[in-house]
Amino acid sequence: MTAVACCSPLQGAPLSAEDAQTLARTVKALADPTRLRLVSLVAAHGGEACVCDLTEPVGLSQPTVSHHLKVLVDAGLMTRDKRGVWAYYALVPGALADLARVLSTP
Amino acid sequence: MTAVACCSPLQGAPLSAEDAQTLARTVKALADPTRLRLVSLVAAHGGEACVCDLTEPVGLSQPTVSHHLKVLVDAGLMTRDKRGVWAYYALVPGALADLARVLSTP
DNA sequence: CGAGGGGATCGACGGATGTCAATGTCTGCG
DNA sequence: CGCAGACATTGACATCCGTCGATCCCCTCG
Repeated sequence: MTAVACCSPLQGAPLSAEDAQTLARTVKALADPTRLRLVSLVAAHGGEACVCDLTEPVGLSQPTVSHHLKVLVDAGLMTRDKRGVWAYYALVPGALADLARVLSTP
Repeated sequence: MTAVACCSPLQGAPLSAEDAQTLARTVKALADPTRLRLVSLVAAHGGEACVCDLTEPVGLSQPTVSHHLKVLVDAGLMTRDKRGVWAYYALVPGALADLARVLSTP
């Protein structure tokens, strides 16, 4: 639901239990090979793709793909835009970069 | 066991099923609030800590902490160095940065 | 050598998770 | 209106995962 926890250095001060849980929820959304492929496919598809574009490349059923996309949307990593019959999924612009910055603060 | 898959852009070309599985194994190691706290605690402890330093802050049993640390070591994110009676865990220098770079290639 | 302590491993259990088939919902078209 | 297609939701099932108590290993010190 919420975007990436954009204020936790991870290195530096120890994470509180709450911050750890929040950050883990985002990381968990990416901790699945299918969801990583979906992110990669959407990015390579011009930043936007509908479910019908993704079902065949990942080789899973349509409900399963739909479920994974929902997980990514709930984690704040993707957006869903329903236009007509199709639902277009797109990456949230800074989300992955924010997460990356939280993981490795130099 | 192996370090972070340091050659997958994630954005750009679509991930293969094998690359996705490899990357997911690393991300999965961080997809737990306890393990995120352990990484954070070790980093804040001067980059090195023994199990006895970590058990009390996370509030879990010693076997559980030991299990989580093993997961992090197996993922290539930490190293284990047994000196005398104590086992010192430390972050692998570039591991988190490598992972962050894979997640958000500009 | 025997005792003590730090840590790893084992076995078990409950909850979370990925997957699919079946079904429901909504949109556009004839 | 009625049908077909694109997605979402539900229910069920198998599996994985985090956690703990009990136990085992190994090092150090009397």
